[in-house]
Amino acid sequence: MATMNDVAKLAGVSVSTVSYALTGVRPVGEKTRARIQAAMDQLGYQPNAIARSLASRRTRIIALLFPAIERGLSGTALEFVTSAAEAARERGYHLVLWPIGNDEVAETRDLLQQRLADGVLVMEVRLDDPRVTLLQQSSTPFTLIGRTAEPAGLDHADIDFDATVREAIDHLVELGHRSIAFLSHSAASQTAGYGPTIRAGESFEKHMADRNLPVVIRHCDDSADAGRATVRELAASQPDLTALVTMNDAATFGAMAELMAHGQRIPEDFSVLSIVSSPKVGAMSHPRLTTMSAPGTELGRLGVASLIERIEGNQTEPLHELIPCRLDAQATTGPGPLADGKLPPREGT
Amino acid sequence: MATMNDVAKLAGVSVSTVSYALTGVRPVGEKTRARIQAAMDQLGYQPNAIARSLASRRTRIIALLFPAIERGLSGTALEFVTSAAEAARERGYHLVLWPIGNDEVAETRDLLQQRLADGVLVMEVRLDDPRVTLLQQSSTPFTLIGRTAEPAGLDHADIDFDATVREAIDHLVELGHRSIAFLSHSAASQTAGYGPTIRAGESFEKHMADRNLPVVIRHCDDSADAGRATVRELAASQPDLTALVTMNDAATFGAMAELMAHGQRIPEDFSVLSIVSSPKVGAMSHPRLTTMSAPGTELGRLGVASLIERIEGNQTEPLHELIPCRLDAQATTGPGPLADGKLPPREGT
DNA sequence: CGTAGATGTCGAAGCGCTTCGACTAAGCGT
DNA sequence: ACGCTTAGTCGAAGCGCTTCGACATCTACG
Repeated sequence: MATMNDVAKLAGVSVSTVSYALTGVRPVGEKTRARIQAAMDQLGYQPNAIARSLASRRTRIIALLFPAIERGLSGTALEFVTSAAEAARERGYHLVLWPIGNDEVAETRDLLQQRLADGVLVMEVRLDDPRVTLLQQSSTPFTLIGRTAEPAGLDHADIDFDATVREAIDHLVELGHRSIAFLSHSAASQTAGYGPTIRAGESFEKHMADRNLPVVIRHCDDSADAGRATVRELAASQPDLTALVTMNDAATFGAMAELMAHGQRIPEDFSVLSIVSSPKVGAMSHPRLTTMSAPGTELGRLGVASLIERIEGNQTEPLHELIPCRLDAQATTGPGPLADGKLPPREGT
Repeated sequence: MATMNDVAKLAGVSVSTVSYALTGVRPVGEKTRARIQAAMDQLGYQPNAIARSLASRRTRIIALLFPAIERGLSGTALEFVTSAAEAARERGYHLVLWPIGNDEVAETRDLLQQRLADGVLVMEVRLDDPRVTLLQQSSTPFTLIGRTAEPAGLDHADIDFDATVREAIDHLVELGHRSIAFLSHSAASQTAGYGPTIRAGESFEKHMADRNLPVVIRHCDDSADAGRATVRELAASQPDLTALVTMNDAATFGAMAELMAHGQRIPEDFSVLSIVSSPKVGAMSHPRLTTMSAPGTELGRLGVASLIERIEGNQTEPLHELIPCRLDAQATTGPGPLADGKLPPREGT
């Protein structure tokens, strides 16, 4: 394997000049640069990443801290990881995976101290997350995907649950729906302080109340059967319901099946809108689900970009980015009862 | 940040002794070791990963080569990546992600030459994969997840499509089914040389023929609508069909919906068995899908374990591991027409 | 009792790069 | 014509570790 020394000899210059030609830290004469380039081409030279890291005290590696995920986010999570890795690569960085639980603080600290990573991307951030405290004490730059309860001073990018829920409600209200329930993640996720569950729930409550509409929220385990059970319960307790906002893909499938089993036609009689989902999942149902898709790719790219800026010291303002889910209106949302000539839609077209 | 020098001074020994205490390469006296340990604890010392790598010429980093995945494997792929990262961490290795297309050979070569990774795990291997050729020429150890057309000399772990398909057929045949179709991935994946499509297709053909049963195979895009269309076509062309083996989650959901729309009760009239899937996906349907789940976790662990063995030089035999999918019999497979008192099941209970 | 082989420790030489200080040769304003 | 900045280059000193050779002790065995 060719080293910088080999290149230097072949080009008839010193190693430091080769280094400057490579990094651009100091100017290099045009002819010299050409000879160096030729030597590198001839030898097929690639700089040794490790040696470079040791000497420069910059590894160009960022770590992704992700608790092994049980929640059904899988599709989005993979998208996120992939896009983060791509964004890193575009900037000459590498992404390493650290599959460590939220509470394995000691392990995380040890890993940080090995100085393998210049910075850390934190996934699945809880409202109160011990890893964040650790990182604040360390000198390692970090960016949160998600956010703690008090994220003011911290770089973070998260789903804009509030805007997403508002848009979901708007979409249904414009279609004439007034009696809308929210089918969320499990009650356990709520008590565990899982950000999405809590933030989306609060937003749903607020935006429905703002419109003087009744607030109906159900927590539900992530399975089709749990979704069915919840719909059965709702059919009994909320007979005038005409639409469902869901944030739980597995339950959504069950819920739709159960609605149809109750003789509801979708979307003629009943609308379903799944948020923090994806068109891919939407395509798995029939009628094709109207979804609001999680911005996994955007979050990945943004988080990496911001983290690298911070590492390289070009960033002063903390990153506070909230990205709403994108609406992909398909076949499970349609005009509600008020649109059937009874009343005009409250807003819009 | 404490260095090994600090530890050595505090413990009153030389750095080399500290190094030996840490690596165990040479024996260290009991009392000395205790003093070193105490010094490390007191300083909160963690060895610098980069310096260690440079000196030892071993980075303890393995790279995961994965083409950005379009196919619907997402759930399994994430499982795979996670388990690979965990297995690596358990052995003191790090996993870095290299999101590079199958054909980006130059990029892959450059990355390899940077010597960041001691070894490479290759995902989404095609029957004829240029990356494999590249790796064979390089000196970097590698393990395939999947396999090429001629994988004899290469370390690889893959799904045992043959055993999986055979078990799927057995399961249905034992239940009394005789007319079984196979719903596979797209025709495009077949012509592109996508291993799973081709191997599963060949196995289905063989095992059905072995049982003197008709071979019905349909390729289908990965969406519910495509699945529905295929079922409509089958209803016309293969009216006596009583069971479906599927390898395409999105299409499976559509297929089931269409079957029910045709008045087929599942599993009373018609059985569906989804292979290379997962119980999690199975739980999204009602009735709950009988699945054969892809061994993502096992493949990840196995691939990493074998790769590390090879890196460390403890492995002589090439890894040739084929793991079948696990059957999780749920509610979409039931007795076929022959079990209705007409004929006894061909085998088993 | 002599000595071959462990055992235990140290100092020094790198690993392949970056970066600092120093130096020379131009180019510039005044 | 004078210093002064800038461009361009070099040599050497590390970055924080591992590993090699050397050496001093200690044990065991014929």
